[in-house]
Amino acid sequence: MNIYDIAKLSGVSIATVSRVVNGSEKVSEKTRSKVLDIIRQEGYTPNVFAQGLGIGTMHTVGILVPTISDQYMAKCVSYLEDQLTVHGYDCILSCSGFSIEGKEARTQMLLSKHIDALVFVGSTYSGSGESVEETDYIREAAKQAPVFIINGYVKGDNVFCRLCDDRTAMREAVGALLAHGRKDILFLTDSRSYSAREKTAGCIEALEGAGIPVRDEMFLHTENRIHAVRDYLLSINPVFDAAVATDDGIAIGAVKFAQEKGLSVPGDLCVIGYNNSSLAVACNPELTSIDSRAELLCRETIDNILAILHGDASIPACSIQPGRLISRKTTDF
Amino acid sequence: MNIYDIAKLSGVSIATVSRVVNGSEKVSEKTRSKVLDIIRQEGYTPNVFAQGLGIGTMHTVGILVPTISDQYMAKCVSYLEDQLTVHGYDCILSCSGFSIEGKEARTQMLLSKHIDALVFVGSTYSGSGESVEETDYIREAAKQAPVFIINGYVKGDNVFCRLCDDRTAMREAVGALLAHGRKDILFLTDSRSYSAREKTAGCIEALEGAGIPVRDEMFLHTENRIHAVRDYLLSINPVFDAAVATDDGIAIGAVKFAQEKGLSVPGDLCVIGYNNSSLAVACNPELTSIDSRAELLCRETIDNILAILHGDASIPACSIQPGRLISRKTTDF
DNA sequence: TAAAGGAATGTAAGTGCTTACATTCTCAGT
DNA sequence: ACTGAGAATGTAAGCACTTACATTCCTTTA
Repeated sequence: MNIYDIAKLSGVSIATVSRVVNGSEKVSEKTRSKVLDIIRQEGYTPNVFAQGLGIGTMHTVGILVPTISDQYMAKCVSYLEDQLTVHGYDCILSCSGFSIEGKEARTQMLLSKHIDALVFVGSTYSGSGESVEETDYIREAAKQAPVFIINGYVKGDNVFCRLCDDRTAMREAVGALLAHGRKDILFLTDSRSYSAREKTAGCIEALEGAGIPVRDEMFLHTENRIHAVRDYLLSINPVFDAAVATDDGIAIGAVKFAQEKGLSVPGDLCVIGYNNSSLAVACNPELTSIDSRAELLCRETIDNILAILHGDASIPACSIQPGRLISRKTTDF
Repeated sequence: MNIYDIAKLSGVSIATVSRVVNGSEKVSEKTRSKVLDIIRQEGYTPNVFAQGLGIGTMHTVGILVPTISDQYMAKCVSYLEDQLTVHGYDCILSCSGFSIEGKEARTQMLLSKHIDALVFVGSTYSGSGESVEETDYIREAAKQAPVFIINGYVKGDNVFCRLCDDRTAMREAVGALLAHGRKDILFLTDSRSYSAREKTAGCIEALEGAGIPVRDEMFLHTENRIHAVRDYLLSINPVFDAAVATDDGIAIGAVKFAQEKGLSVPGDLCVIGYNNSSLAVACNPELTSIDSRAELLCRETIDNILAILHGDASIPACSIQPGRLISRKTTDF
């Protein structure tokens, strides 16, 4: 069942059928309804390949994410997918893993599908210095389609970053801990992403602002699995009265460590997580966490994608939203 | 940069270039390497639309999921995506929501992309009776591409179901609670999916097996949000000494309820969740949960998809894997 | 050294659509 | 009734591939 069949059955030319299908104005009402009837009756769907061949696009946006088994990423993908669909775009999702090679390969795959835009979620960065060249593939990709990065930073033409101000959020969180009398802060992360670096920087700023010497032992690198974090802490047995983590899962590991050691939370140990996921509220005591505004960033991204695909060129290369501390029971403020 | 350019540059015909690109045997080594050099040098990638137009497929499988903000679904999608990519298939993901209309629309969208196979994850069912007609769209889809359903049941040609034996798992779990002296079981669910029905049936079987009268109040329908469940239970204040839920999030809501009421878990109240997600281990006390074998079902599905796409027709329409109770701290066994 | 036969390569006909341009229709204005 | 303009429709040329079939090129082998 192709456009020729429909044309024949409705007694018009394929051009007219095409016009009807694409909602062109230049068709008489009578013809339109006749063709539409036949189309419905025969259950005809245009062949996307042929359409794509003709016009070079498929009304599709690619979403590239390191993993979807992460609440933050899942939330973003979910929102992006939903809204893009509402606006008539289809999504191709790809989970790249965290390696550069994986990301490059998946980026290629997505580009080969002639997507109209490409969205990276998280974990991508080109900070100052050593890692810039690792993001060249993103600048390459941006030559073929506008690239949006949610919670990552890459500089380049046609590359748009939508960020949460993790540095400030973390500075303020650590500042609050210090202001409430905590002395030994432990910073826990599982990542070397742009966002993790910003958080680290924020923590250091707060420490320095309070005149506290910054020591290496205060910064721990772990997996993002609750029990792995707990066991790691048990094994090194650090002395600390407050912990901040770059993700809720890690923070809960610290809570579990405290419980294992018989420390009270938040009495002996304050804990602050990040991303305000459902884990935070599953935990007991419920976890104070920084909301990194996934939905807000995604909403902005969607608006921008639609604008740029509709020919609006005035999209800011970068925008930053403030994070938000959600106080629960693992802090005394 | 298209196949004609490459042909011209390498001094051969487009047919030969096509053969090289597709790894056909019928090309001399010399020609092959020459063409390959040019292709690499020019950075040529075949146009997927033109390829698709010619051969009618794009080496893509569609994945349809109600939502990805659910750990079970996310785990499945993650695994499917990863393995399919390893085997050279691309994935198109779509989140349909839970409504029939949403699912139908997304199914159409995916089919229009000429996918080689379609995978539904969860929430889909055609049980005995009233809901069969609602799955007609799946049988329609199966005429165009093999359909796999993970944790859902639909009968039809070219429809393959990969299930966890939720009924037995739930019967055994409730049986264990009864065997350990619990008398007032509360069953909590947020869904009317095939799998939720099976779990309900299993619970009823256990109750009947123990000669306990089955009362309506034992079966509660709630949202799947921890606080919503807790608040709901607080509002109706039911009397029970054990709860089983169709998802961990719901079960944790029951734990929170107990804590709010000053009940000890598992002393006064045993709780069993479902899906063994990371929430179970974030919870305190950690949640006993039934592992519904997402990865196993997905692995099987992948094997079957590959087999069927390679022409192997001997795929069983249905297969069932046993669930697995993971004992933690919300039960006394 | 020529004929045969298989390997390598080329030719051209699809594949289903979009769209610029050409043609035909319709009807208001004369 | 006749023009002419604008609306409606049709024609045909891409778009970038795959592949059946035709052709050419080597080897063998007698």
